[in-house]
Amino acid sequence: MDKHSPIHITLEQRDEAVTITQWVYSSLRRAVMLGQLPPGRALTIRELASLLGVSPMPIREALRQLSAEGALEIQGNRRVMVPRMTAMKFNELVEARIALESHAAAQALPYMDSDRLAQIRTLDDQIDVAEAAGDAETVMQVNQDFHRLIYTANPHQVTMPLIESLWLQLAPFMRVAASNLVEYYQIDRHHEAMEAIARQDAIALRLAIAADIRDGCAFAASPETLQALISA
Amino acid sequence: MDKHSPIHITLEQRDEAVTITQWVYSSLRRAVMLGQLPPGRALTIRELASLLGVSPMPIREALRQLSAEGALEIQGNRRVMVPRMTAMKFNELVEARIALESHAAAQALPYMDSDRLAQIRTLDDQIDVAEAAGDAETVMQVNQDFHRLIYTANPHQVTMPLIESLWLQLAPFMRVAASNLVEYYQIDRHHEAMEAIARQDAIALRLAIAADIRDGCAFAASPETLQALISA
DNA sequence: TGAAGTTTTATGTGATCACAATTTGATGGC
DNA sequence: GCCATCAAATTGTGATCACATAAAACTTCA
Repeated sequence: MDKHSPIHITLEQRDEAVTITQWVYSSLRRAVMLGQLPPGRALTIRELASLLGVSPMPIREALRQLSAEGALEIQGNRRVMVPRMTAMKFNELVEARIALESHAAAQALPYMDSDRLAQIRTLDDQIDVAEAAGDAETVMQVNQDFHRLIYTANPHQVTMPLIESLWLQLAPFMRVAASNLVEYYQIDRHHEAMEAIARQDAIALRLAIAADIRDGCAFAASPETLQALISA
Repeated sequence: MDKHSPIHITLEQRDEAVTITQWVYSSLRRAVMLGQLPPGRALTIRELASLLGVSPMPIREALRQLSAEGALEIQGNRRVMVPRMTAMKFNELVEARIALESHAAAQALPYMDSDRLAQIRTLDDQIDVAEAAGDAETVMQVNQDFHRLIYTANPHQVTMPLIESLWLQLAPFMRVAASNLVEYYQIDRHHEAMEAIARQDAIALRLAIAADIRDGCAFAASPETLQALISA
C-alpha cells in the first residue's frame, strides 16, 4: 500500500461539531507542520482516506485547500506532494517572512493594548520554560503563537493568512533543523520586540521582528544543514 | 432561483485538455476579478453548477480553492460569498500590496535581463494604447501583467501567489472605481520603474512600485468612492 | 542482461444519491 | 401590523460508483 516510505500521522480527536473535511484539513495541516509527510512523496487520496478512516471526498477537499495555501503542491500528473525545498527557495521564503511580518507588526502596533502585551509576555515565558526543558517542538509552536498574537492585534486582518502560508512552506524543514539544535538567542529579540511594543516604537519593532526571523532561520541556512534538508 | 440579484458570468471556451475543475476555477476567478459576483451575495453550489452547466462536484473544489486564496469567504453558515469590503480593510490590502510587491520587485531585480525588460516596455506601450482608447478593463489587465512580469523575473517564486491573493481581494472593488475614472498618472511611475530596472537600482525600483500602487489605489481611497464600493 | 512493448493495477476526476442542517415561506397569535 | 412558530424547500456534506488516464508489473525480444 505504501509507495516508498510509510506515513504516520498523529490524529487528533474528532470533534463532532466540526465537519469531517475541516478535521481532515487540520490533521493534514499539522502533519505538514510536523514534517510527518516526506517531501516529494506522492500522496494518494485513497491512501490518506484509509489512513484517516474517512471517505475520499473530504480528503480531496482538504488537499485542494492545502495546495492553494502552498502547503502542498499539485504536479502536472495531478499528483500531490509536500514541495521539495531548495536553498534558494528557502532563502526567498525567509526574506518574504521578514518583509511581510515586519510590515504586519508595524501595522498592528497602533492597536496594541496592555492586555495583549501581557499575553505576549506570558507566551515568551512559556518559550523560556520549553527552551530550558529542551522541548524544541513546543518552542516552535509557542513561538508561532507569539508572533501571531502580535500581528492579530490589527483587527483588519489581511496579512495573517499570507504569513501562515509562508509558515506552512517553511515548517517541515525548520523542524528537521530545529531538532538538531535548540536555540536560545530568540529571547533577546523577543525582549526587544516587547519593549518596542511598550514604547510604541514601530521602527524598533520592525527591526526586532526581522532580526528574530533571521536569527531563527540562520542556523538552517548553513550549507550543510540545507543540504541535509533538501536530500531528506 | 436567484436569491437577490441575478448572476451573469462570461464563460470562456472550455479547453478539452484541461479538467473541468480547472476550467470552473478560472471562470469563477475571472468573474471575481471582473466584479461579476456581488459582494455579500450568497453563492450556492447548485446555482453555479447549473449556471456553468457542470455537476456540483467541480464547483465545490473550485470554491474551496478560491476561498483558500482569499477570493471568496466561507461564512459560519458554510455559505460562500465574495467578501464585503470596508475602508480599513481596503487600506490594509493596499499597504500589504506595497510591502509585498516592492519587496518582490527588489528580489527580482538581480535576475532581470534585457529580454524581459523589453517585454515589460511592450506591455507599458499596450497600457498607453488602452489608456488612450479609454479601455479601463484592458488597462487593469495589462497593468497586472506589467507587475507580474517584473516579479516573476525571480525564478524562485514564493511571493507571486501571495500577491495574486491580494489582487483577487482588491480587484472587484478596484474595477468599480476604475470605471469611473481612467487614470494616466501610472505612466510616469512605470517609466520610473523601468529606468530603475535598467540601472539595477533596487531602492528606486521599490519606490517606483510603491508609488505606482499607492497612486493607482488612491482615487479609490477617497471617502465617497469607498462608501460607494462598500454599499454596492 | 537490459530495454521496449503490453497487460494489469491504481488513481484522479466527475456524476449521482442520501441525509442532516439551514433557510425560506406560510401560518397563527398578540 | 408584527413577531413567534412550524412546515416545506433548499443547501452543504459526505459516500459510492463509473470511467479515462497514468503508473506499475509483467512479458518478450534483442
